[in-house]
Amino acid sequence: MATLSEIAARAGVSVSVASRVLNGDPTVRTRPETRERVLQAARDLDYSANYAGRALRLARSKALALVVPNPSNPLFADLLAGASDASGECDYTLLVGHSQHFTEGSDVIRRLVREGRVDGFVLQRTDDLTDQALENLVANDARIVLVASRTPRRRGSVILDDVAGARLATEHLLSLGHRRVGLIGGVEASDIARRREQGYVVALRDAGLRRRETWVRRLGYAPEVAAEAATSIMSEPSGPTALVVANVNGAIGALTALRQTGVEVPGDVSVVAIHDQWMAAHTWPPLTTVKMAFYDVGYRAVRLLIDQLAGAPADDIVVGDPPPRLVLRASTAPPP
Amino acid sequence: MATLSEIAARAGVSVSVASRVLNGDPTVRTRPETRERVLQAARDLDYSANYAGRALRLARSKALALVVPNPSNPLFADLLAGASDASGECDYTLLVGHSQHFTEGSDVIRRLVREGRVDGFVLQRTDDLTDQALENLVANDARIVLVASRTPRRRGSVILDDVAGARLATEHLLSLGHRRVGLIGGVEASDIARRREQGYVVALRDAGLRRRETWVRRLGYAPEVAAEAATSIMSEPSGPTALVVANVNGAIGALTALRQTGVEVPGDVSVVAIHDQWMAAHTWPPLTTVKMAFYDVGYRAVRLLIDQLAGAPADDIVVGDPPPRLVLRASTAPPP
DNA sequence: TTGAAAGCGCTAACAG
DNA sequence: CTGTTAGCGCTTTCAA
Repeated sequence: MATLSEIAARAGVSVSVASRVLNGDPTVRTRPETRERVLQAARDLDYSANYAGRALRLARSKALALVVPNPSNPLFADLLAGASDASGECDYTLLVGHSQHFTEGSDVIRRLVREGRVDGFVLQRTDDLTDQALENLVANDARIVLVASRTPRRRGSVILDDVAGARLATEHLLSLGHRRVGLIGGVEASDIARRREQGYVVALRDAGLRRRETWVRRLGYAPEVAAEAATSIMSEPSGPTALVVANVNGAIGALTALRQTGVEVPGDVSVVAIHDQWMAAHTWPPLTTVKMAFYDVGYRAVRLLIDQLAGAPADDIVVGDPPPRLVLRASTAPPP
Repeated sequence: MATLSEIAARAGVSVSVASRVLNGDPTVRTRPETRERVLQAARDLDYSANYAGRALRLARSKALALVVPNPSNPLFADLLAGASDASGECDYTLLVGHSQHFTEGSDVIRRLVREGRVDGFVLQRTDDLTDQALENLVANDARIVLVASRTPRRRGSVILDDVAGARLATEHLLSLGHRRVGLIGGVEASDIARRREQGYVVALRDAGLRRRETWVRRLGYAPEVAAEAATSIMSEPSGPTALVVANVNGAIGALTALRQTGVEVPGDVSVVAIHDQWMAAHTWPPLTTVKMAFYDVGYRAVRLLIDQLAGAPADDIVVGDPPPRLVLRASTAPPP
């Protein structure tokens, strides 16, 4: 691995000139031929700047971490792609982290930043990461942007227009003629879950309807949990004819539970989910969803983080463009 | 962020003593009280060793990259967990990389190692990464271990017992009474796909049967592609009564295609897939699979890589323990 | 237009 | 048992 001084020697210049040329330092004025000699030497020796040397000198690593509860969730494919593209454009390296158990996870995170391996984080909170734990992280000098989650003390976040998404899902059901629409939502503690419920409520209200507590469950997004919620709602004496499920993975679980309990979809009950992923086309029936622009969340979160590293103030963004889009498949139909 | 010299000053010792105590250098012999003073100072100042300084000095980063075609594939959850556990145990940081387009991807990889950001890679080849491209990577000083893929010039790999897995899947079908068993396999260029086909052939042979080319497709693991293969096989004049699908994601696609063409599973045809993932329990019918120990692949790959970094010779491992295990769900039944 | 030199934080060889 | 010191590769101020 060639070093800078080898390049300099080969080009017959000092290391400082070599450094400035290779970094495209705009304030430097070198003779074109000197410049060319340096460039040529770098090419000849296939030079890459040593990362540790640079990081040590500059006291920043030019690396960012994207930390999500479970990177193998297909939903994150888009988020990752967006974050990755943005990082690349800004010449940052993106590391993907994971934190099954967040209490332990946060320590890994803390280390990552304290040791200087990364300059900042894009983090998706899990519902069990308390505001306090988050504050501790931030207090620890961590530059951080939250995605698909927020904290009361706003300090950088990018979320989707969950209200619009849930509203669109609900309106779709309403337009099909449903009047008894239930909600399988996220946990109450979640800001995002509350926003989705709000969209649901707004759509109902605009149709002259009201939320009915017996048709609402707030247990979370895990497939098994949503499955339980679906079974429970449908066993109500007079249950809904349609269900908004606040997350596509939950909806997949719900579909299975409904079938197992002999409830036909969409014959007996229609189901629409928020968020889209490839599996939704392979459930039975294929699942109608509201696709949200997760790519853009990843992209903008990284840009925001980099801006903040450069001194910009923390900002809280709601990505409303492109807007949520209905992906019509076969799990919704007019009421029986 | 406290530095080593701050710790040393606070403890009233030199940096070298502080360094050695903090690193648990076994050759150092310090007075217990000196030692304790250093430890206390580190606690007081909440010290973490700066990563760049250490990496520069030691010329290694103590970081590893796990690079897979698409980290959001649920199949990789186990692989990641295993790799992550092994890294943690050895005090390495694990970075997850991704490479949608490998030709570009390999450049990212090259940079990662050339810049010294990571000491080595655990890499899953995509089928379109040529042996030559791989050699280039390795030639570039990259310490690398392949997972779920290999290269003719063996230089470190960990794979599953694909032969046993495919054999188990096929035998399950055979034991149900099927005599006409087809295969939806991977692409021919893939070593792993060949091994799975071999398991299939061995099981057939042991039952006195022979592979029949009209019942075999070798198009790859993508859901759409396997879907096409399924439709095509079942439209053969006298088609099989059972199908081994060499990958669970492909099987999910196949199930959808079969249903769309009016083929009943398992009524008309049984389906068993290799590998397991949560979604398999949520297809219709729930998919019978052969679960393979992907966790162990991740775990052993990282250990192997770390051993190699320490000078051990490259090794090629087949993980046969725990053995493949049949997960019986509802997509298989006796032939019609 | 170019070069010399300091120093980022750390480890380890060597000296006391 | 502990301290001094060189130097990893890089950027940048300052001087020429």
